[in-house]
Amino acid sequence: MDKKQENKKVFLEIVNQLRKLIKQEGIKPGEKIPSERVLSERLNVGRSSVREALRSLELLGLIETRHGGGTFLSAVHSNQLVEILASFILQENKAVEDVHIVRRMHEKEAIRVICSEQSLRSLPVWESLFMKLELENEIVRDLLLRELMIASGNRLALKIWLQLVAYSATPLKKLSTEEEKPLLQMLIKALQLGYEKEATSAYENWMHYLKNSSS
Amino acid sequence: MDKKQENKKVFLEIVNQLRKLIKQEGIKPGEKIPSERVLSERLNVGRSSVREALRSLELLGLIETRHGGGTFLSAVHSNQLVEILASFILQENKAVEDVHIVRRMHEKEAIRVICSEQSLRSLPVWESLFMKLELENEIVRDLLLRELMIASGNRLALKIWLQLVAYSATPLKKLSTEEEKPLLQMLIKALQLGYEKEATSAYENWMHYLKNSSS
DNA sequence: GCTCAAAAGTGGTCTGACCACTTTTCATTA
DNA sequence: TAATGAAAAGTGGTCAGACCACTTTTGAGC
Repeated sequence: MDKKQENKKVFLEIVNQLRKLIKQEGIKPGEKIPSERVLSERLNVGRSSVREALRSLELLGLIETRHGGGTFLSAVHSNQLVEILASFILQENKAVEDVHIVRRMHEKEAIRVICSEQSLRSLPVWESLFMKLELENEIVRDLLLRELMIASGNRLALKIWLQLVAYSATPLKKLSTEEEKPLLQMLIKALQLGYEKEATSAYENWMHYLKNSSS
Repeated sequence: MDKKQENKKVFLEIVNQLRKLIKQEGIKPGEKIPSERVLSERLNVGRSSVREALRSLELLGLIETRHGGGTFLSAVHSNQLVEILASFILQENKAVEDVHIVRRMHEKEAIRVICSEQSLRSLPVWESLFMKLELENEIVRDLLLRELMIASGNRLALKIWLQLVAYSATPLKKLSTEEEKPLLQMLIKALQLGYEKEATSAYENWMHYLKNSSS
């Protein structure tokens, strides 16, 4: 009666059956799993259903398929992935503060990377932002952070950061004040000169200012 | 000729086509996407292929399907995160290096956080690890990193980190050597004393050693 | 024993069919 | 006219069969 609950998604049931079967047979990572036709017969389902389940597992990186060769348990990844993804989705309670922290961590690290590399420090975008800040009193704020993340050159970090931004409550939408401007200019200048310590310090001051001014 | 590279996984191509189509049509989360038969026709592929792609997306939580009703973009905003991670995991050959970099960034930040907080520095786990390292020559390596991430107290960072670990190539599976031990002890000691600079420095030396010793 | 072409095995894709369920349509009825 | 509800259309769920492309195994001929 209590197990009728999860009877909905059939192709998920096949995934479970598959996992069970793999455990029973003692199939180790890197080894071959039964062919689609065999699975279809053993599980009493159509081959297309088996394939739907297999493709899902493949997208998760749990199995590898070789055209004409067979299907193999992936050697690298463990199936912890699924649990992590799931728990990620189900959570979102007190995460707001954590998101901010991780976001700032990424931003600070980007600053460090840029400072440590001549070619990144001398990108024209910094001078451009500096100018824009001085002439028009535009909202350079978000733009600068974005450029920082892009310039640091790590695409994974950038993607994670973009997600964090999407999650952030971003209560910092006001126009730049006269007080904020010098903080930003200091950050950019330190960045261009490669003064890591000063840059990160300026960044922290900036963040501290934003935090206090929004309250 | 250069675009033949990614011609391998066709059902992944369908996933991309789908994403493109969703963007073109401006389909928002919660809204309905074209039926399987329509997609099959518009993308010039069989319905079963469309289904394989859809089931993958469903397993990732990106879409929801209602029997007889249709297929809908998932309304939960957190699913974008899943998409990013998933799409990243799949293609992107040179992603391995990025994963390592981001992973180390998280670890270094954890060290900084711990150093800056008395209560975290004095956790008994550090002394315990230090002892374990001296007596048994156990593989404290992964354990230490794990404890670092846990102790730093950011659950989001921890989950991201776990994710990264799962996808790290982790070629560092050898037993701890006599050379590695002092590096680790130095890190732990600096950590306990709150010497941030020394701790991060020890961490970087350690990572440098691991990198070189595995080749 | 070796070589290599044929056969068998396997994943990749498409088509058509049927079922179960939901949504829409629209003629009947109150 | 408005409400009802059964029929029709639309849609996902599943299966079976047929090819194709590719890999692995087999075994006949050398």
